[in-house]
Amino acid sequence: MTNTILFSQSLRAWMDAFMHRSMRGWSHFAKSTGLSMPQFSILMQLHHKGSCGISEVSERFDISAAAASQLVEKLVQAGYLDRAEDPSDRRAKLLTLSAKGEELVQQGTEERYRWMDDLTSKLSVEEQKKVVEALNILTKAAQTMDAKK
Amino acid sequence: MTNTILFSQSLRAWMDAFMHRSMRGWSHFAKSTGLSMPQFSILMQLHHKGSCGISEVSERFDISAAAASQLVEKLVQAGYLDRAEDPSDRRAKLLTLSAKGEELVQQGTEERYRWMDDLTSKLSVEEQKKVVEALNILTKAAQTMDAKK
DNA sequence: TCATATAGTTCAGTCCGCTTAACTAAAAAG
DNA sequence: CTTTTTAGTTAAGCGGACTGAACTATATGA
Repeated sequence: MTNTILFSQSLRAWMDAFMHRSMRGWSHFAKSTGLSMPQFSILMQLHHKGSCGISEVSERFDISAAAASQLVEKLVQAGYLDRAEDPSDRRAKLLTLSAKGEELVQQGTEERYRWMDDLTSKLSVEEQKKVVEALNILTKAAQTMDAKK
Repeated sequence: MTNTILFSQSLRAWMDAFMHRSMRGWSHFAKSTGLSMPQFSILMQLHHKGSCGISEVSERFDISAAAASQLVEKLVQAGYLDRAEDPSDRRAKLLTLSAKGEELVQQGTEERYRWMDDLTSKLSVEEQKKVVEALNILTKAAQTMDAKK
């Protein structure tokens, strides 16, 4: 078996284990806040990719502009999002996470990743070192791929 | 900064990058099959955890037994699930993925993890070795945690 | 300047997931 | 053997996400 195939297998095995835990924590948290998954997803997107307009939300989630507008409206009403006029194009809106929105995303991240702290405690210092090195390699490679796209 | 904190940060940075990609691929694939996310999630659960009854689905997803029954009904109608009587308890049903269901899950997994193959190609052989070792450490630790729970 | 394209909103209507409540059937408990 | 608990189904109804269509307002281009 070649190294590359071995690599792929290890990566997938880990992803499977991770996905399971993370997904459950994620939807559970969204539910506990009273937000729907689509609503929560929009907050996450905004957190990761920064401000954008309605049309970009519509593209990112592959929904109509009408749907995006309606979802955003609810998030604005709930105080998680600020919707301002884009100074460079008065038709467009600039959506940004409010402080309340940022806090929510932060909280959700904590919730979702809490089990990783438990996992950390199961590893020896030496194991942790190896893992850190490897994850940094992966993260960097992922970023390179994103940039090139 | 202690090693443990460093570890946690690396893990989270990687998870963030990973979650983004994986989630999008996942919901995109579910949509393309005509299945809703809840429906697709049930197939995934069944694939990972094996056969179970309605009540277990209801517990796993934190929904009422009625909701579980209705979702399962649709999946049975669509041919993704087999619903048989449990021989050891004639009240209960045994839900199992059909061949069609297995194939779908397989396909979805491929779809979701395709980008990882691209990622693989960005790494040197030496880097891949390091990553494999680290991921195996993590996967094993995660399994240990699952077992103890 | 007039025509067309783009950003977003609003509305009516559909579909889906979910819940509660009422029900059937089988198992467990007394 | 009767009572109670458990597994699942069905039906009515609510609420949210989504779409297409009609509309306003701004930008772009001939």
